[in-house]
Amino acid sequence: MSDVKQHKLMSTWKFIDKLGEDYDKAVRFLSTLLSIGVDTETTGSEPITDKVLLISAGNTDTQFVFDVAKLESNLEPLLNVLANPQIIKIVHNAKFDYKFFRRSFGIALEPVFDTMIAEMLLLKGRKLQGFALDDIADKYLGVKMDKDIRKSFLKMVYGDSFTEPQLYYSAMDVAYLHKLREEQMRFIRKHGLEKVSVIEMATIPAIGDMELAGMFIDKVKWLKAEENAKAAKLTAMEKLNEFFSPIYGKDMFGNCNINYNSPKQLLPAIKSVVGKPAEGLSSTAEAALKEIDHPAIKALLAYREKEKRITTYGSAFLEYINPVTGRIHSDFSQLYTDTGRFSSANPNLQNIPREKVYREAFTSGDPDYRLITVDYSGMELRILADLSKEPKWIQVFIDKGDLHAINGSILYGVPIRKPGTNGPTDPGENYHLRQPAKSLNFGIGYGMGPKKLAREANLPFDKARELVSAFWRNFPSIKKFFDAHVAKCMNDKCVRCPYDGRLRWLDGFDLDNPKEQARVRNMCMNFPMQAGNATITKRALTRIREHLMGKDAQIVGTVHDEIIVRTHKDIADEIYKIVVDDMIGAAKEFMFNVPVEVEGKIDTCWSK
DNA sequence: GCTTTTCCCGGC
DNA sequence: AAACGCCGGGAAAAGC
Repeated sequence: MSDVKQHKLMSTWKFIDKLGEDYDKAVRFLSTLLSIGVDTETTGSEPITDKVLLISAGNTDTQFVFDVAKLESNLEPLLNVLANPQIIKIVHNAKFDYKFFRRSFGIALEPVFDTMIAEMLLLKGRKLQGFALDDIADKYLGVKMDKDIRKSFLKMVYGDSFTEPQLYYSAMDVAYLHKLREEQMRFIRKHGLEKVSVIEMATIPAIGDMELAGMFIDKVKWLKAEENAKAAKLTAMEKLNEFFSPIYGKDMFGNCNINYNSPKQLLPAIKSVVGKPAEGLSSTAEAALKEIDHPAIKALLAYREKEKRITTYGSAFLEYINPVTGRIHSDFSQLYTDTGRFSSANPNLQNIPREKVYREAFTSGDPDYRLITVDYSGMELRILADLSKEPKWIQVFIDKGDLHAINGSILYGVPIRKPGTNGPTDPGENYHLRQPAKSLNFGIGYGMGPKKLAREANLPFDKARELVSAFWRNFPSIKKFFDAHVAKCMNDKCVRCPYDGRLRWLDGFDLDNPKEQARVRNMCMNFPMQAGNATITKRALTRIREHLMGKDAQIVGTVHDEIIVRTHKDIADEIYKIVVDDMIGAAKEFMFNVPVEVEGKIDTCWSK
């Protein structure tokens, strides 16, 4: 037993590498704790291929470091304690350890309190990095931790023996977790983040399971899409050459001397090819180019689309397939964004093209299995109706009406009806007015002004201005809600979602700058809808995971307001009902004024 | 030569 | 491109 003076605390730690009295005592001690600090040292960061070398567990006073290879088949007593749902596991970056415990030992490390997630929650809007354990140990406890030692494990293989410093620092990795949690909880309470904190912590195991499950991708279908994109790109390029080669010449391979991927080269080139209509062009972005009606521009936009398909969604994407599972395991971050939405990376599964061929390439991977895709319909607008209690909107949702058409008829003062509503010969009425109303409904929630609406809906500026003012006039509850909400945000220097208190700090903005002030105002208006939707989806994921336990079904993906579950075909109907009920149930935890609806499908592939 | 930033575009 | 919110990624350009 090594005694170490640590910041006025007497802390003892012990290395356990064999069966016997010490091991028994350690397990017995841990089993008496209400919360256990837990950490693992692993051979790398991949839970599917890397191995756990050490498990550290303990509290402020006492820590144990278990040698996994030495204990091997005798880990069960320890794992039983760690899997005990009555004991909270305090972990820094718990998703990482959760996945290793799940994959290597078959246990679910839950419930967890994650000191990294807690810190991110507290600092949303203030910073995006600096959440490592040594950062916060220094910040809250003034403890300097030596993190270089962690790298030394990466060179190791399973079964190697450890140095004294390696073991000591592994023990220290769990010694501060209880104190950190206490300190963070003081601030969580101070800022009213108790509720959202519980939601975030409970979501962690669901995300861990989801990442481990992964998504199967049909390589043949995917590559077929790439081949088509390559052919279309060539066609677009030939068309581009017709316009640009006469001016810029060709290289020895017959390609134009212009790099069509280079905005810097393109901007002046477009001006000389297109002439007058492109005179004031200041960017080659799609939004700017769309204003110009010219065959060269059409060819360029087609080229760009195909280039994107090939570079981002082409064969390189398949390199993410894990050789062991044959599936793609994206990294989902539940708290990187300022609004609480998930981000997804390596690869990003949240921006796969909507085009059918791309979604259809994601399959269940087995003829006996299905993918269930369910999404909330019109969720952000429902949240706005719920929060503002706007009676006209609420009535539309209760009646299952068409919000865009009905709002359109209110704003324009004329009826709007879809052709064919009253029988096959019904020509409809003013149906073209639905689109601008839809743009306005969506845009208003993040501060769209008349200028943008005019562009978006192809309206004269005066008409757009009229529409915007008609919106505020006709839906006064929404105006009242936003006005009060924005005023409070500006006063508090933070924005919150009323559902769970989720917070985004707004300090650090120059509010004397009108542009920046407008941006902050828009962020305030948009936040409750985005954050509310994110929270509801997280609750849905947590509920679904619980109800799928022990069944042949797993969550495999989520895209903001959408959840994808893989399951055996024989129980697909049953699982579908669980997913739908949990999604609606999750929304009902927060929304009391507006009914919620979901749309879903059971298919062999990811579908919309 | 390597890394960071900018521009652009895919999603909700 | 923007007086429209939130992301991640690829290629080019810029910076070191």
